[in-house]
Amino acid sequence: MRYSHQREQILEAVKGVKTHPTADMVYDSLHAENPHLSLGTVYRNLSLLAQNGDITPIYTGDNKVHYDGDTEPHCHFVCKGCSKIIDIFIKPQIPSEILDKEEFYVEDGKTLFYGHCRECKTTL
Amino acid sequence: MRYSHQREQILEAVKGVKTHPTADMVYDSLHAENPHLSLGTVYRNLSLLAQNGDITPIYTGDNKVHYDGDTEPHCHFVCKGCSKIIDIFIKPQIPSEILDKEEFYVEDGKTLFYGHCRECKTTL
DNA sequence: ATCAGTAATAGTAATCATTACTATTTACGA
DNA sequence: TCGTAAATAGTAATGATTACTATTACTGAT
Repeated sequence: MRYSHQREQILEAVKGVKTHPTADMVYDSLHAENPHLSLGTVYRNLSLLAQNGDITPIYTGDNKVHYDGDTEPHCHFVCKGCSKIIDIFIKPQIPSEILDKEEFYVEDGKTLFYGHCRECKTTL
Repeated sequence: MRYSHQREQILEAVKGVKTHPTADMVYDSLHAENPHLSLGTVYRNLSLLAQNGDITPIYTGDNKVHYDGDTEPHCHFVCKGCSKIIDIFIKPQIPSEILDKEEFYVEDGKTLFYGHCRECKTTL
């Protein structure tokens, strides 16, 4: 994979933030410093970076892929009110009984917790 | 919520199967017995049934919502090769240290394991 | 059992996230 | 510096899902 300034910017935009942004959030955040950046470039690079293990995709069910710049395995909390994603620095455990299975071979795991954040809980 | 024959059919189509179907899989499976069924009706009812707690949505990252007719909390395995979803009847655990947090209130959890199923492993 | 009112459906159009396409630009090894 | 292949910009296309509207069908009251 050849170096590109855009990919560098996109990687930094995800790594430099704790908000788990989507493609268009990354696009918006970079548009000021690079007005010619293309949305397609953002999508393609987020996908490449994820494949490469530099960032981690999160599928919350809001029909948009979010990315986490922290690739250390950990869980996430998703607020059903405001859709905010919060890191939970607990490593997802893979139960040993399923590691021994012949039916499938587990390589990694993702755990999401759903609920309401403090702000949304009080507004209920 | 008023009774409708279509909703009944759709619920049965999800509950009667272990394949975790998407909206258009449900649509296809019902089209023979009801040629006038509308895809929009399938989408609307799957969404309603999920809200109602009769079925559970699964977000694997394949850009389609899958549904599980078994609402007993359990994990899933997703094959990176063939995208098949397999039930793992282990209840996702919510660590007590995050139940005590003031920052957010966890209501439920979803755990997905990723890897390769036996068939896809051998074809690698 | 009929009727009125309202929720649900069918069929189609619109939306939104993402991917594909192509001409142009850029990284980088010879 | 040059040539080549990879990457980008800009735009068009795709695919899943939602919205819209006229028609149909539950259901509670007469």
